[in-house]
Amino acid sequence: MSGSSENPFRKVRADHAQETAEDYVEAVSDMVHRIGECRVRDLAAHMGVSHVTVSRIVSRLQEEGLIETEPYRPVRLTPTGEKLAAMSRRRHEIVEQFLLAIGVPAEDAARDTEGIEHHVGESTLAAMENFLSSSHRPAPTTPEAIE
Amino acid sequence: MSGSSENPFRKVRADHAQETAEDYVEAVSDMVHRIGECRVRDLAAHMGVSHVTVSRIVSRLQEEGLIETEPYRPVRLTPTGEKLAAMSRRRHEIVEQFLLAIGVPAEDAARDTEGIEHHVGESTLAAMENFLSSSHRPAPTTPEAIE
DNA sequence: AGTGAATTGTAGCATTGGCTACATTTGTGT
DNA sequence: ACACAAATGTAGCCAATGCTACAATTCACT
Ligand SMILES: [Mn+2]
Ligand SMILES: [Mn+2]
Ligand SMILES: [Mn+2]
Ligand SMILES: [Mn+2]
Repeated sequence: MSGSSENPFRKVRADHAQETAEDYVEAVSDMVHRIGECRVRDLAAHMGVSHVTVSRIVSRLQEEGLIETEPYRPVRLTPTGEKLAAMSRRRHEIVEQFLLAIGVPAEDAARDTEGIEHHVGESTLAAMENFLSSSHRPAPTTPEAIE
Repeated sequence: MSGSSENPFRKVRADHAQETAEDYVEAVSDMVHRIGECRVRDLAAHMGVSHVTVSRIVSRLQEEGLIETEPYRPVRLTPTGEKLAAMSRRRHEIVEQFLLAIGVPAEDAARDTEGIEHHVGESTLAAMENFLSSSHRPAPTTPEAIE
């Protein structure tokens, strides 16, 4: 009842079908918050694809109710898109911090996170969060040092 | 010079382009070792797709030199395919053991590993291996206990 | 206002990997 | 041997996502 399917490969394919949406809304959200707006060309540069690919994907995401835009205008997120972006960003950050915490170099952690994040389920995310909060303080802090 | 590209998303797409090959040769290798041969129907059941999809993918992997087969006959691996299978299985096992080690329930670990494995680079794999060998002994062992 | 560069959209093509329906081959069992 | 069931292949469809080439629009600057 929790996974989308009994077969692991079906789940992976379902994750991949969601992947583009997650990366795009996360990128739109970040750009809007950082530079005020998000243009097709910004997304193309960010994703490393042509503007044509972005344009078509934006259309699809608009049909799916995640994005709003008019021709030749910037791209914005719908409330639904914002929610997906918030979820994606949170998961992305947890995964990346986790990889850093186990000693993966920053550049490699950033790279691997971009793919790994979409396959991290609830249980795995919880395990990563738990690991992070456990190994949060290096050594000097003890429970008694709070007060 | 280590990653396939500067842009993380390009790397993810490159990983996805390799993903089918890795999962299929790993499956072929396992089946050959377990039940003596690997048929198209076995792969179809394992991957959760129709035999048609398997048949086309097997053709492509044969053109790529990973698989050998004749019409209506079982599927075998070429030496190149065996090497890729060995690499994939090793990485798969490390990732899965790692998820189990950080407390992910077995079923979820198996599921998430199927997707995550393809995005785990050298550094991340090394960090996971290191974590596994470090946290190998539950608690009683301390550095001084070696001698 | 007009012009030219930048941006975005459209047309058309390729690849991958899903599918159903149907054809062919294999092989089992009588 | 033959007939039928299982396995595999083929034809033809679809969706997603990559691309180049070209058309349309916007925008900044004179
Ligand atoms: Mn992300
Ligand atoms: Mn991503
Ligand atoms: Mn896999
Ligand atoms: Mn993936």
